[in-house]
Parts: sequence; C-alpha cells; structure tokens
Amino acid sequence: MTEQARKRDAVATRQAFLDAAAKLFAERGFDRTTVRDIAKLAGVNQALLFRYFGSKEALFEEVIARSGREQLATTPPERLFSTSLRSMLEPGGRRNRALETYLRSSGSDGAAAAIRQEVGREYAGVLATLTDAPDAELRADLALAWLMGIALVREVTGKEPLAGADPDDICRLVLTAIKTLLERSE
Amino acid sequence: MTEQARKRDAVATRQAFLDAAAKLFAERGFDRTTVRDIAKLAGVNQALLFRYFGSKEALFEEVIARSGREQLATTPPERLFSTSLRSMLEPGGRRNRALETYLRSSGSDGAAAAIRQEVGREYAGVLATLTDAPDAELRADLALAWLMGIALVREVTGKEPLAGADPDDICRLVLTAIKTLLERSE
DNA sequence: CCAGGTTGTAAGCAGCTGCTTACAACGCTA
DNA sequence: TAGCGTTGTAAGCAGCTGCTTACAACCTGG
Repeated sequence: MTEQARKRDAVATRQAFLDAAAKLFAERGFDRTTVRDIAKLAGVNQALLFRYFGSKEALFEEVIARSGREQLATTPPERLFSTSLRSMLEPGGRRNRALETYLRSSGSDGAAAAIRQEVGREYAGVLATLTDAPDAELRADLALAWLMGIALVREVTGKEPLAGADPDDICRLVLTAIKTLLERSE
Repeated sequence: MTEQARKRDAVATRQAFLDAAAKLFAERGFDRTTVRDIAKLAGVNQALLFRYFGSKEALFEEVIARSGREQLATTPPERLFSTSLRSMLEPGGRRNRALETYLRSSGSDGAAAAIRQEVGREYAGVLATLTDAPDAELRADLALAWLMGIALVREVTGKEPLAGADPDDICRLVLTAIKTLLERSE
C-alpha cells in the first residue's frame, strides 16, 4: 500500500532528487550527469528540479556540502584518515561518496568550487590537529591529496593492481608511509 | 614574412591541432573542451579536425598517448617520481601536462580509457623497478596515486595551503614519506 | 464547498555539441 | 597548361543541454 502512496509530497520529492543526484554525480561527475538522468532516477518530473533547487549547479552544491560533512561529523579526528581510506576501499553498499563526488566535480567553476574548497578545508583542518609540526596544514593537505589520488586511480581510471588490491594491504602500506607525515613529535 | 606563410600545410595543421588540444584538455578536461575551441586556438577550420583525426575522442587519444610517453622516455627511473613531482609543481612555462591531462580525462569511456590505463601502467612499471618488495607494483601504483592526488588538489581544486606551497617543502615532505614505499631492502 | 496556493506534468525554446556535406582554392605532375 | 588530388572554408544537421512556460490535479483553510 505504501507504493505510489506519497505522491504530492514535496519533502520526499526533494530528498529523491538529492539521493539520485548524489549517486550520479559520484559515478559520472558533474558534466556527464544530465538533469534528465537525475529526474529519471528519482522518478520525478525534471521540471521540478528547477522549482526545488533553481539550477543544476545549485543542486550540486547541496549534494556536495551535505555528503562531505556527513562523514566529517561522525568520525573522530584520529580515525578520519583511516576511516575515509577504508570507506573508499570497501566495495558497493551504502558507502560514503564524499570523496568521489569531490574529485568527480573537478572543473566545475563558480559557487560549487567554493563549496568544494570549504569541505576540503574542513577535512584538512581536522587532519591538521593530528600533528604539532609547524606546517601541519600542508601535511594534512598532502594526506588528503593521497586519499584523493587513490580514489581517482581506483574508481575512475581503474588501474591494476591498485583497483583490485586487498584493502588491508593498501591500508597497511599507506598508513605506514603517512605516519611520518601526521604524527606528534613526542 | 613567415606569417600566413604556411597555409596549405597538412603537417603543420595537424601539429597545431595537437598542440591546441593538449593545452585545452589539460586545462579544462575532455568534456569541457569543444572541438570549436580547439580549432579556434589552433587557428584552423574545425571541420579539418575530423578530416585529420576522425573524431574528438581519437584526437584525445593521440594527445594523451604522446604527452604521457614524452616524459617517460626522457627520465631515468630513479628520478621519475621526483622529476614528475617537480614538473607538476613548477609554475607556468612549457611544462609537461601529462598528469593533468590524465586526471582531467576521468570519466571518458571507450578507447581513450584504454590508452590512459596503458600510459599509467608504463609509469607504474618504471616506478616498480625501484623496489624489490614483493608487492612492488602496488607500491608503485600508490606512489603514482599520490602524484595524481597532489596534481588534483593543486591544479584543479586549488586548495590552500597546498596550492600555494613552496615546491621544495612539498618535495621534502613527500619524498621522505614515499621513501618507505619505494626503497630497496638493502 | 470553493477560492487559492502547492505540487506535478507536458511541451517547447534557444543555444550548444560533435560531426557532415558541398564546394572553392590551391599546387603538383603529366 | 590541363587535369586532379589535396587542403581549406562555410553552412548546416540532428541530437542533446539546461531551463521555462502554460496548465492540470490536488489539498487546505475559510
């Protein structure tokens, strides 16, 4: 009985747009995702996208801002790096798409770029608290950059052996190397 | 007198296409570069692009295959990582755009994806010779991924402080950390 | 029960995209 | 110099893009 039951439900429609857009932006990037694709996946008329969000770019901003801060808010700093790395490496399921969306969005200018930078800054800000080195923020950026690079090579270019490697092996190698970047002096 | 002198020169026209396309693909990525943009920058009629290369995708393949192997052929293995890192970090000039083109191309499917993977494999193959660890190729992929991530964060998202950091500082931090990944056991 | 705002739908618009076609200008070779 | 293949040009096509508009269906408050 629940099927087709929530027609004419603005909140549900909005959410359907956000969910569909999050999935497609993460998989294909901004440019290769059309508003018709989003609407179709959401099961909603595409004209409503513009009523609810104003533009494709504005919808993208909501998606990236939301997904980026979700993981950030639910993970303690000292585990942020390994948790983010893990969630990237785990296949399928309802995993967090923040990094994929972030890197797939490269090139979109305007307001979305500002949001992207802000989310990145928050990530790096948290990572920077893990070391007391004077260039803590630069080290944090480099750690973040490695995460992005691994996501890029695995998910986007699909290069072997990285793409098919055991998550445990990757974590071990990366965490060992990253330790010299992000550790307290005592 | 040399101006307007080489009209009706198929070789020069082809080269003009390749140069213009290399620049624009590296800067904007595949999707956001139009064939009209390329032709305009090359100073050539856009219909000729299809006569010489067949399609936009085929032109892209030539660009990425050429630029990727250029640096590879002129750099000794033990310096490939630091040289690539350096050339990414140095501003302006006629620097090698291989990595930018590579990462900007994310998402383009088909034959271009195969070329991308092949170039990446050649890079990683060289890096893998630097260590005698059993998982040398995975380590090489991870090193390559870090390069890509740094390029991404600096050039595409422009995040500070990484984007504006001193190349020497970045090299020092990265090379120190990467040493544990790519070093001989004795 | 009905006016008026909210939600959903269908159609279309203008601009851009990759690509094609028809044709003119050129220069080599016989 | 006449013929012919090569190079360059202008125009246009069909499809897709983000976005808008006009309108119907619905629910709610008076």
